[in-house]
Amino acid sequence: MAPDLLGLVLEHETADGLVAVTLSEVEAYAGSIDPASHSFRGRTGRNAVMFGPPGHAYVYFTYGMHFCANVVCSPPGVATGILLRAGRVVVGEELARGRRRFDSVRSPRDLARGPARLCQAMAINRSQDGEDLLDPASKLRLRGAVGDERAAEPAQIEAGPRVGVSQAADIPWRFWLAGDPTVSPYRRAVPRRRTSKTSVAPPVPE
DNA sequence: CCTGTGATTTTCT
DNA sequence: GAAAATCACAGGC
Repeated sequence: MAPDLLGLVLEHETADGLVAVTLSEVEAYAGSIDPASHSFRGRTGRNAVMFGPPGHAYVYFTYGMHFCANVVCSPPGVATGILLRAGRVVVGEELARGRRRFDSVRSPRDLARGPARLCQAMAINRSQDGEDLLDPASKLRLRGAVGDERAAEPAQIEAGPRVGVSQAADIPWRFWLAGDPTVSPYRRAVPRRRTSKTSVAPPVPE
């Protein structure tokens, strides 16, 4: 399932050219049984694609500035998604570098190291939401369909807790290629403090 | 290496 | 209104 995506190639063809990455890190989200999944509380306008057929892209916007991409991985009516967390750029490195907002990208390995970085490097946004990744005619597509010859040997795959989720944080549904430098560093979710402006806590008289 | 924190806006309660 | 499947940066080890 989720680990089968590791080693596959994701391509995005735009007017600027082609960027392709080899997937090195993914995370599974299990719909109605997973409190961390966007589809846990049912269908909404945002997550509608997850309830559709498998092999399509579910792209969402978060934290006020980032996009993240998933592959729908269940039959219509069941909403599971696999978050594409990281990859290694194998085609279009210069193009990918130019798309990154910050010029602090020091090495090629950082170009798509992290789900929002991956989308930035590949110019993925809400307009790719719902695109059929298994159709070779799509601009955004996966090369080597799931179920084809194994892309990565099972021995190369490691698993661990998911990154940045506040619910069900300890379920090991994150998978990556062992030793691959493009795998993102693990960070546990930290409880967000309110943005300093509207401080809710009045001074306690003492 | 690790930890904490500000940025910024869509989405849902 | 508040949270959010994140990132970049600063600072300590």
